[in-house]
Amino acid sequence: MSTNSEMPKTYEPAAVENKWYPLWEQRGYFHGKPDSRKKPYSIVIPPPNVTGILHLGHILNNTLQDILVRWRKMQGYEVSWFPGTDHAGIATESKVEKTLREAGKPGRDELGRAEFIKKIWDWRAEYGGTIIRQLRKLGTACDWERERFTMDEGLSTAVRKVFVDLYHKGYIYRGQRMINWCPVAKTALSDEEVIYRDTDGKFYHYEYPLSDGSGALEIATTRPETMFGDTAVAVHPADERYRHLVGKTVDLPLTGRKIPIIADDHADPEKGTGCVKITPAHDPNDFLVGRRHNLPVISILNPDASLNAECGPEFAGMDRFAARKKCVKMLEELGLMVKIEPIRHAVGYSERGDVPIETLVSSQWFCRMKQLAAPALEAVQSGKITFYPERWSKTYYHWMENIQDWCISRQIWWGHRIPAWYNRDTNEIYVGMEAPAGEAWEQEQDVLDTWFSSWLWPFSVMGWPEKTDALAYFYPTCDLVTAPDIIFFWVARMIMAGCEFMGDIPFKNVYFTSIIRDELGRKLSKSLGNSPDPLDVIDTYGADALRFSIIYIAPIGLDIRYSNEKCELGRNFANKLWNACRFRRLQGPVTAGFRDLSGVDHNLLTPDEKWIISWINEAVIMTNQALEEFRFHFAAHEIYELVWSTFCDWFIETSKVRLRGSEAEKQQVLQVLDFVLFKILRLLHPFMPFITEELAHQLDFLDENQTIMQEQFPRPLENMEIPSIMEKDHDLLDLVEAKFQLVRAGRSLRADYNIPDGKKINYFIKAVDRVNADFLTGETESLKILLGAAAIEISLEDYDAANRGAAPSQLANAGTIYLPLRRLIDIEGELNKLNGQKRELEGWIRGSRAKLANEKFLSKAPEKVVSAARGHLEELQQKLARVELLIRDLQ
RNA sequence: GGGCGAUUAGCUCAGUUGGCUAGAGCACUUGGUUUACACCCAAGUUGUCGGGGGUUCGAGUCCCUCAUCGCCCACCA
Repeated sequence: MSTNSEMPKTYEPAAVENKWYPLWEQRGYFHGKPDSRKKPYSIVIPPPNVTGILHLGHILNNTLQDILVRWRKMQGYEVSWFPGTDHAGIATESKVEKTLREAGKPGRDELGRAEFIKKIWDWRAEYGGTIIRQLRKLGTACDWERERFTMDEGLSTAVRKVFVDLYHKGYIYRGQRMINWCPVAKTALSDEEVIYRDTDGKFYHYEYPLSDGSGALEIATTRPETMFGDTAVAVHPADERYRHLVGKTVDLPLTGRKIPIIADDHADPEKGTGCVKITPAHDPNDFLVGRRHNLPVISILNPDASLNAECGPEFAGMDRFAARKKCVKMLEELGLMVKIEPIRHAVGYSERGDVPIETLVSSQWFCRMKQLAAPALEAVQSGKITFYPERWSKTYYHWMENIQDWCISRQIWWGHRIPAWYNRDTNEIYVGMEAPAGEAWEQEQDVLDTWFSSWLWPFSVMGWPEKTDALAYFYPTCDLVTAPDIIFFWVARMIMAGCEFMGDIPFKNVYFTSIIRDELGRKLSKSLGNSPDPLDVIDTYGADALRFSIIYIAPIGLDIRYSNEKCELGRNFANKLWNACRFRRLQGPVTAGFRDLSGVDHNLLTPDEKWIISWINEAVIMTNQALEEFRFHFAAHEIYELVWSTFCDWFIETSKVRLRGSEAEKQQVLQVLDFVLFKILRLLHPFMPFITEELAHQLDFLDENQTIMQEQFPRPLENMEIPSIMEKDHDLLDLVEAKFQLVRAGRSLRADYNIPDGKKINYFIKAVDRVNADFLTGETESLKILLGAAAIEISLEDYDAANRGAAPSQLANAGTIYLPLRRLIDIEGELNKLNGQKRELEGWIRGSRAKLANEKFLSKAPEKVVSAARGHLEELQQKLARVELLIRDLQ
């Protein structure tokens, strides 16, 4: 793929990204198939809503999965990442309804069930692929041949089978229960779909007159309009104030009904007046009270939460909030209102409808969860499944230990229709995979909760209930990457379903991602306009830049504060890498040693070369380890530092000496550059797939028919591979580090004296000992290029200030570096600097001595720490002596 | 009411079993047309590690407590 044309100075992502993705896909690199010689690695994507468009949450989530997938693939696993979309019942139905309405076309009610569902399928055919296409822009290595949709035939079969099995096991039942009702979608919701928001409301205190005229009971409520459903007033059995009234009745205002005063523990004598109105049809507690006392259940609401005929002609059909105002007004007019207090309380909202939900009694289908939860709870407790970060397991335990029956029926049309049939003649219920024979049977109108198909995803995507090869090979999956807000909706339920239907957990690790917020810490939302379109970001900065930036800035287990500008980090990094490779290409063609350094006699490696190879090796170890532990952020920092600082700032700069040296020197350093660069590109590939593929080809590491995706991910060097490196020659590597430190000191001197970088200058270095002196002498050329020096004198002798004139200096571990100047130096400034250093050193020495004089420290601290402290003190004392010498020279 | 998390440089955040003088990016200052890169290079500036107490030879790190902010769960009328 390499061209003869020169690489541009600036990396241009768009062309590169558009070139590679189709090639990868066409060549089948993303496809995994059962292969007994390899270990399987599988992930299922959290299926995005088919109506969805890509947002930053998807970017983070799918980048993380892509990193894992590409990393494992390069490690030699047989990998499949199962992609797909979710039919998202309520969301999709309302989206299509809205689209039709806006187009002025007939909507749901006009079309009728069959036609409306057909419209949704049409819509899905046209727009449902949007998010999937967008994911490709990000570079995700999804196994597209295995893409599924939760309403596909196979997945629908799985849903029906699960429903039927659970029904016959007695887990699924139909019954009248208090449920959550969304007045917008006009359907039941599960408890998890209700969002509680603190809302400002009013607390109304008013009176119900006793029927015998002997007074009144004061009750309090935030929802006066529910009084039409009141069927009792409760007081506590032990409440002396009201004991004599139990059994009597009150006149329920606005209705003409008389309702009994009952004694029930539910009434709390401490709260308010101790009297509580009982509305069994619209309050979960009251429902229970009603059951205990056999109270009538009067439902007062229509499906859209307007009041119904039970409330009398004046209120029938009225909106619940208008009715509330009217009730209050009428109670006031009757003189029954005692007081109205402002109150801030939690109100349940419907996630989709964005309106307060109603609780009401309704016939719905439920799934008993207690038994299903037991093995799923155990799976996490025992460590068969691990959560990252671990603390989410607490949330999981708490929910699982208190799990409630799951309301699974929905009064919408888009979804898996419940496989139950009612016999018009006999009222029998039949539950089965197919409709029973005969005319009398009519199928249940309701569909299932969307999550009733999602919870089967890890095995339904693999073909279950068929016994497929994919299922045998890829189940259970390895890792799951998802946001913590669906831990109950999805994660917990998948674990339950896996244990129940597969007899095995669905995945081994769950990584919970951060939640992305804007710079101000606000949630991203369309209405706030603070939700950047990832495709715009990709256009501006490139997919690799977006991927890398978001991983780089993502704190572990915390929310991410994102802004587009932060993508500059990734863009700049990509450009840095690009230019490092560009530099390499300008030096000549690829060498033979790029995979294994085979063209080099390892014994001839220079200290710098050993140093960079050792750092690469360190980064390889750290990256692999970090990815094992899902510490993506750490891995990204590690590689960034390696590339930018270690490789570019130091190694490339120092390599220039040898690139301009003899042919043998040049060839050797080119081999090392190739070896290091090819490792860097592979190390970085899972994070930045496009640019690494492009560069591997630009540098001719790979030919046209090869891909970096199929290259081996770097492994730590083994002893035999490069013996001279693995001697663990720490002394040598320390000398190299000390050389670089000395360079920094020298540059600092130059800056202090405002000498332009281009001006060649001379340095004098007094080495601390012979080892350093000899080493530095061997490195003179390297020092010259790094310091921009014309000449460097390295000596074991003191600088001859008397004859050569005072010179500013800096201490480093390897020695003291002097910058002799032909002009006068700022003696006073130098003395100030040195005296400051002297005081500082003296302070540390005092502290260090005190520590070493502490017997407890000597006896209790580990030997390693004590000897380190001794060494440190020695070092400080040496430095102090050197500083004192410098001061004397200046005086 | 219960649980979880956060509080470290102007900003965003690292800091894994306690152990050399607490780090990075951005921002800022100064200098730079060194044939890879100005999306760059070099040199700098910036900290009572939220407050208080405790354990320890040693605490940003462990324990207690308080404060502030955020999230989740909970039937309170």
